[in-house]
Amino acid sequence: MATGRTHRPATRSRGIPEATVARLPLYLRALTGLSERSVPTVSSEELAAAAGVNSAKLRKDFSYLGSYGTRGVGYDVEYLVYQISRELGLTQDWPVVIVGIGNLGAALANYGGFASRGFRVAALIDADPAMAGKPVAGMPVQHTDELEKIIKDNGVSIGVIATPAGAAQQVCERLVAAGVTSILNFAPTVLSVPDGVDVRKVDLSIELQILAFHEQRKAGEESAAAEAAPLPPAARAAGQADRKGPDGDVPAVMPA
Amino acid sequence: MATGRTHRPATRSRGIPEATVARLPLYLRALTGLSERSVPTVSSEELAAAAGVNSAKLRKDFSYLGSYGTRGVGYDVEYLVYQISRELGLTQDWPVVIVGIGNLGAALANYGGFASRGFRVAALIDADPAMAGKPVAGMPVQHTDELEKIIKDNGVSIGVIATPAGAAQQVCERLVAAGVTSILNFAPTVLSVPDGVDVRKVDLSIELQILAFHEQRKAGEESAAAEAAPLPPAARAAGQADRKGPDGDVPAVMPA
DNA sequence: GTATGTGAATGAATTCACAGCG
DNA sequence: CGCTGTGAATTCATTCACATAC
Repeated sequence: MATGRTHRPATRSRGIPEATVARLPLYLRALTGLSERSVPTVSSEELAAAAGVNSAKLRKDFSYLGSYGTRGVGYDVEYLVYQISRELGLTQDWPVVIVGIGNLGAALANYGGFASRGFRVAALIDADPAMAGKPVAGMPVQHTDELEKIIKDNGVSIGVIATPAGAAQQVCERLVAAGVTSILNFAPTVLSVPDGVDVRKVDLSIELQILAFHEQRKAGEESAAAEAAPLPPAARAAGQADRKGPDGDVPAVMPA
Repeated sequence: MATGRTHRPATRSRGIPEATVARLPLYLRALTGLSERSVPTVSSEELAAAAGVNSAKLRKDFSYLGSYGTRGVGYDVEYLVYQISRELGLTQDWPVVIVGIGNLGAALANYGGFASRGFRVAALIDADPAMAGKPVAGMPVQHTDELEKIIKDNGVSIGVIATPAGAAQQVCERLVAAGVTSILNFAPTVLSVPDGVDVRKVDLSIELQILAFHEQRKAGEESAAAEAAPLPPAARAAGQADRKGPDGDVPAVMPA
């Protein structure tokens, strides 16, 4: 996804596919659950079900990490938890800063899952001077002026941006200049960053739009003939009509 | 991702690839920006830059929607905005309920981007009786008991789950039973749903873990001599199953 | 007998590169 | 010409199916 390109293929990289990396946290969570219930071993089948993927995929994923299972038996839960944690870099501590302490930023600061696994909120930063000093999630908000100092003093390499869209790029640049190399962006903007910096984005409205797309298709599905046509003027029903020229039916909304 | 099984492989479906659908909202946002600045047309190159993708991909994406551009010129901004909106189903109104009005749920309720584009928060629902009636984002929180009635009265087909993990599956089942067919899940759990229901998940801690993975790799990249990884604290039992390594040689970050 | 690990087969997404249209 | 639209080539991901090891 938004993973920065340009990682040398030259060096014998571990070569774990990105899609696999994205699933490791899922496996880890499922395993943690089993671990808490003191389950000693799992089969790929069981673990896959718990993680919501299919077992072939899971086995293939694990095969990139090494041979951590036992044929005829399954995987040792504790051992796998450790191996995946290590692979993900969760055996070390990652100080994180959250920039933009509005509704969302505050919610993130309060989010428990944050601290749980290797991540520690090192600071909350906001541009509003009125916020400075106010405690959020038991931690005083600091002013943006301190950003560079905070990053350096705490050795922060991961930053979370929860500012309004307009401020995001600028905040991003300051974070990067101060040494942050991974950014989780909640602002609805495309961030541009130099090579070597990873950006991942979380965007509510994008997710909703994707759902709406599928939802719409469901609605038009059964009633292919039935006129369940949406409201818009250009009600070319979501059927099988293959579009070609826009010339035919021009929506009212359009400037011809 | 968590998109439910394919519907109708038989019929000549519109066949827009999932990856393309996931990018349409991005294009739409970029286009909206241009539209506000009254830019009349864009080339694939410019638009791609604004959306953070490459131009070949963008053109291919658009080709699934139809031929909406003009060779030698580019795309008409307003026209494209309309076409993509329609494709995504945003020309209609989608009532949405948010279940679980804690920190996150409240933040989501207050999130502006929600209402902006076709989505309307129809109700906020929480299981805590103490919350009932309290206004959040200018709207009274309703009790879970009302869930079914709310869904039906408002014709809600999209639900947002922002409850604690433990409650998510149960809430999900009630939503689905009441008629919801698309779910956006913020709870850190795998939801199981019947066929025909789409689930998308947004998970902060997964995103952070993916960043940590890359971050770790960056750190170990130049200096192969990091620190010696300790043996698993609880790696009893499976002692013999020592990893044989993906490629048989020594992994970069590992103790030699 | 049972469940892993993995080549081989299939399928999806991206990128290339250029024909064709305005 | 310039820029779209798209087959063809390529890369990436998933699934199959079975030899392999316990």
